[in-house]
Amino acid sequence: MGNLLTKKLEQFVRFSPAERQRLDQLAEKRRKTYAPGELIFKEGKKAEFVLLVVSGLAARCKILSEGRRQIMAFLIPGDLCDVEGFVLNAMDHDIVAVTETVCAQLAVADVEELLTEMSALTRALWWSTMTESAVLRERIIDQGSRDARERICHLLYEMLVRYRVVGLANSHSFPFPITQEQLADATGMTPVHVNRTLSELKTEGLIRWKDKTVSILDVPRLKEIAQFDGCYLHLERTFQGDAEVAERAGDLL
Amino acid sequence: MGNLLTKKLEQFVRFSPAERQRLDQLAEKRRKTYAPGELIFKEGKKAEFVLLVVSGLAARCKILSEGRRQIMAFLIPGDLCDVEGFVLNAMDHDIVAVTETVCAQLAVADVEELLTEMSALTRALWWSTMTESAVLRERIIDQGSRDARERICHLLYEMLVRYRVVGLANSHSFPFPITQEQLADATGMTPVHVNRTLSELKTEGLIRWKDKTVSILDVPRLKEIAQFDGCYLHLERTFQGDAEVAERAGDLL
DNA sequence: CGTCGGATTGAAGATACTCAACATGAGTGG
DNA sequence: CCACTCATGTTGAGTATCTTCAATCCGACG
Repeated sequence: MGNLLTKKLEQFVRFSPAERQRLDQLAEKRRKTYAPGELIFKEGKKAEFVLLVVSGLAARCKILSEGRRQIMAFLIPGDLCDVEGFVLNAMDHDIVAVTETVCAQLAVADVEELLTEMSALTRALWWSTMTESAVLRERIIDQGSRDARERICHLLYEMLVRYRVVGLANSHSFPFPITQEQLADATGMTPVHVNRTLSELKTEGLIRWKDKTVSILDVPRLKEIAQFDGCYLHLERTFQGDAEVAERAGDLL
Repeated sequence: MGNLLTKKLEQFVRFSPAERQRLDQLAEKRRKTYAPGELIFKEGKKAEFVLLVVSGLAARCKILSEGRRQIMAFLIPGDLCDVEGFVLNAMDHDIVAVTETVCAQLAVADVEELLTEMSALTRALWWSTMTESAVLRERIIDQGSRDARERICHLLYEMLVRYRVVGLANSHSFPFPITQEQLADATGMTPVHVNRTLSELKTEGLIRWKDKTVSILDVPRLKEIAQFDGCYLHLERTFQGDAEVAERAGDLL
């Protein structure tokens, strides 16, 4: 029988015998055992290889201020740990072993081969979906570990950055044509409580929300309240080139 | 200048002039305008083509029971709507226009070309990351729209299914060697409240948690409490073949 | 036998929810 | 042009879920 990854992937794709064999062999490589609590991957690090969980249990998690911690996903045997750390430039969260966990290290060359097989376009699309996942994880942190204030501030700050990236926001304001009810649906709160929290932020002079447009009156403070750390958006360019984009959003990160 | 998608993707990948042109042209195709509130994609549907948001604002969301609704992400110009609906067999959530939204329909042939360029392996990996995203979205729903009971039940049920898929669980129990504190970190609750909720579930005879192993004593009822709908795990096979896997987890979905 | 991580329980308090009334403002039809 | 309606936003009061803090218990392990 093949490994558990093959088993899982075959849920969806039918492999040719050759492909199947290739995939099975992928994980026949070096293995490493991690002790409970040990870091498998650290935030900020670029993954040098791809790891497959063979046995045990691991978790994607992020350490927040004041010792709070958010586990965003559990990784069980058959799961890949760090595709995003390999495709992107750095992990935006930690991966820790919950119990003793054995991982197989997929051969770098094999995975490289996979990546070079793709066109730049495919790779870019992959980057896009991975970044989207990172945004989803941030939303989990919002709703799991941040209170109403922080949650709304974080979402607003993120939207500011995202609008800046595509050139649709100036330094401190962007179009956000949603109702408070929709904001409530997005933040997992009731419309009433969104309203109260918003008017708090308004009377504090932090934001203005008029004509479907959000203006951040004190960008640094908003960032601070949101405890915003932009690396999960993966906007740092790896290559030199026009600094146009960095100009557009760089100072916000 | 190119379109906003190109602009966004160039954050990360440097395109050759040819690739850049190809990508720019991708979105020069038919456009469609959606009215506020209109469904752009419906849960359960397979996407026939890929849509790019050109202007306006859209949202990924899921309608839950009792009129509750969870918005999991906002889509702004430059974002792709439905890569997962294209790569996977069906969307696991809706995409609705928040305001009037214009989308460009990427030419099917072009995108098909992209997909056929990939090896089955690459495609399988893509499936894997997309499914992972879907799990993340479900966690957002957990923490945004479900109370402590439902949240824990949903996570447990999901773990049961996932363990079944890789053949590490029998019909109603699976290894889950985590502490209540870790469960708290994963569900966004305090350890104390996790404990109380768990003991409730235990005394009701719904679950048993002993020796790092969870046993579901009343699987259908757990599923009901969790309001579990397994399509987000994308386990339905599209092709005929050994029904081995369906056997392993199919009855749970 | 003592220690330590984890589980359990109690009591008090806070954040966020529910229900419900009321305000505002844009759009519609008389 | 005004009255009406409907969606959205605002405010108040009572309540509940969940948190915080703290004590206690339990089982594994040296």
